Amino acid sequence: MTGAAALPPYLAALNPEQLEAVRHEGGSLLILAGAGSGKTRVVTTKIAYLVRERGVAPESILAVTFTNKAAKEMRDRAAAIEPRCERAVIRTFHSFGAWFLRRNAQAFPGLDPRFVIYDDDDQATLLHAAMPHYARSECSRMVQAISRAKDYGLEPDSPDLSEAFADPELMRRVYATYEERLRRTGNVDFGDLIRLPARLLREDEAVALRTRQRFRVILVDEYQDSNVAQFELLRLLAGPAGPGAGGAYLCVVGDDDQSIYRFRGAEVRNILDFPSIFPGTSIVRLERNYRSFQSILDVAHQVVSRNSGRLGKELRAERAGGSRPKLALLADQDAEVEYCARVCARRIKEGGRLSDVAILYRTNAQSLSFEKEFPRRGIAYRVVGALRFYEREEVKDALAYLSLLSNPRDEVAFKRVANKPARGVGDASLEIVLEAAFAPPDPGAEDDAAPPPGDLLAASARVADSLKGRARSGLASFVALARRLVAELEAGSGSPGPAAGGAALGELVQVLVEDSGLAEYHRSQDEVAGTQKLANLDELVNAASLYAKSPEGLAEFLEAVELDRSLATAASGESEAADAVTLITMHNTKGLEFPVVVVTGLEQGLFPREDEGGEELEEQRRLFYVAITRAKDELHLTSCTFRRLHGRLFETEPSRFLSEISKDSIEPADKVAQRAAPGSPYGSRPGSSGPRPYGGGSYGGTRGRAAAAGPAEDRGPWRAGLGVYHEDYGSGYVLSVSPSPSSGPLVVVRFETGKEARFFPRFTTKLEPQRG
DNA sequence: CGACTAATACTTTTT
DNA sequence: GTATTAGTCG
Repeated sequence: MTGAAALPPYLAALNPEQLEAVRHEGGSLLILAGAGSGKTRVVTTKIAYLVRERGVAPESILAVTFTNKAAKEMRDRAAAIEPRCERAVIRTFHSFGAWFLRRNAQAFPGLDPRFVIYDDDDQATLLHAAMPHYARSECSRMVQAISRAKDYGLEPDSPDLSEAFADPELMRRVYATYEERLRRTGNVDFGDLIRLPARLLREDEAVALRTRQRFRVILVDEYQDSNVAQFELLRLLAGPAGPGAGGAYLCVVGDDDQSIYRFRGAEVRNILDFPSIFPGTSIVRLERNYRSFQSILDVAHQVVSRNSGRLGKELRAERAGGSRPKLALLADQDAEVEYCARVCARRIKEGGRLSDVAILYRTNAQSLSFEKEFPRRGIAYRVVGALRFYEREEVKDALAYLSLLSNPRDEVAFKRVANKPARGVGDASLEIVLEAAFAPPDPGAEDDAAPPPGDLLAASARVADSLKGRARSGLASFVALARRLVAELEAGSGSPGPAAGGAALGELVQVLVEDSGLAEYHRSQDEVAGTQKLANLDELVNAASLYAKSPEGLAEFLEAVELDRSLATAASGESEAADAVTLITMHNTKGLEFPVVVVTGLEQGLFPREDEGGEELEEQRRLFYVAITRAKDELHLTSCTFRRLHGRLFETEPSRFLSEISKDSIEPADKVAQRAAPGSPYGSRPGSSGPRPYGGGSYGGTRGRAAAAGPAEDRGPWRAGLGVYHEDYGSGYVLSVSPSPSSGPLVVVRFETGKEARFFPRFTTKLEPQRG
């Protein structure tokens, strides 16, 4: 019908599959978008196309993503094509849930429309308060299980709970207790942001109808990362499925090969089963890759095609050329650091920049060896996402003060700051306040004067006089401070905010930090420990300065902070422009790309962590796939024979993922074939690389399999009479060596000091054979 | 009540 | 090795 020549430029720029996806209408659409296939472009173009060409009202479009960054990018790019797209609702799943919940808060008894969102830490604190006989760490674990249950849309009374948890009765009890306690605070957790809106849509026909009338088009990005609860919410939002049934037009975009959040409840089945759950679904595959050389995609494909239950898809590179990825088999972490440094140096020599290079690892702890060594070599680096700003102690303290101002029922916040910095109010006093706040109303008392139940500030004021000594004065001063801040906040009610010349919330935060004593407390802590806590508090003041000094401004700020943890990274001094190598976990690289990528730590027990097959292994393979497909020009893989972990040294086997790559699609890195593990297809062990304490076996941690007594022990350097040096005890010599079945040799040492001690060299790095 | 020491754990983490 | 937390002592 319409000739290509008639297409407006923003559509003409698309390839045929992309165009098909953009113009599709009718039943549901599943876009299977491979890495680097222009997925974001398709989604944003589709939004613009609907508004501009199909007469769809932007307000009736709902687009959900998983990260704020993705939401922002989607909005900006759609609006760049068609400005009216600015009015579409483009949010993360959770931010949509919060938005929906605040407008319908009255439907949930006890829910405060100004609720704050509890994170894992707050959740654990809350549960610990409710069930103090469980250790705090136990509470963390249980709360995690509760969050998983919520991800799967399970309620405390769901029969399915029995299938999902080892001890369903315990789970049921804990979950119910937690829920009750959480409802009492008026706050929610992340799971509630999905679960509660879904419940309302299911149970309230009028709300469901109204919502479905509003959103006629629903788009979901990174659909492979959705969990069961999110799927349920989506289905309720869309309404009756199928053409002509009156439901919304549903378009989901994702890549089953990039599903890497199973451990948080993401359910690959959502994308795998989408076509059968929504009959009449069209599928469009985007398999043209605009990012990487084919040589890189070949490796990616070899790896991921071993997984079962894929929808099937093979990327083809649009960029011709490129050399084969390099495999570096290295002795240990030091060699790995050295190798990465050389990769950087070569990139620079070839006219590139440090920021072209990304070093990827599975666990955050692995960044340490790079962080230690790079400064010495003059290599600038930035670590992505390691210490999260808003989870730092001092920041959480200040935020807890703010939460309490916003919602005086916030038990977790209250407990956190009522005595911080120390003002003599101990746990006993806090319990008295809690008791008073939630005690059933005393029938004898004057009912009218009684404050609403659960107001912890009011309760504090009531009981302060009955306490004595420091507890009394401390609690009183805490209440006075909180009251003063609340008053100051309310004085700014309806204030236009800093953008319009009104007062900024930052002022209030500054006063809070100073007057609460947090500033003074951390000033001295900084001096002792050399930390940056005060600077972090300044940063928080800074971030708050964008919001109005009013109750509404505070609520907005808190929600922004809770739902967008990346907020502070942008605000803090770290400039994106700085030319530095990126150190990053593989998970954090999703959606990113780099000219040069080094995937490190390809060792059994580290990556993959476990090799027992099944979903877990497949997920790690997908993670490897994600890591590989970040590379545009150059890909390097490294694997170490020895790795230090938890302060111990382990001998490792090369990752099975390496054996899943055909030999001719990868080449050994220049003169670094130092790794040689027995039985490895990558060469045989060269001459001994010098004596050092080590033991055989895998990273097993404490309850790992008993490490097999490998040849490593037999060739160990330990023998009677050997001179040794110990980091703490100094020089000595070996008195005797005795074999042990599971822990490697036991060495008895006599030191110059006369001290005699026993060591399992496998478990210590402090003991070394004497040098020289 | 709070500061110290000892025990314990320790993937990944968009929200 | 490092961080956090539980428990003990003053």
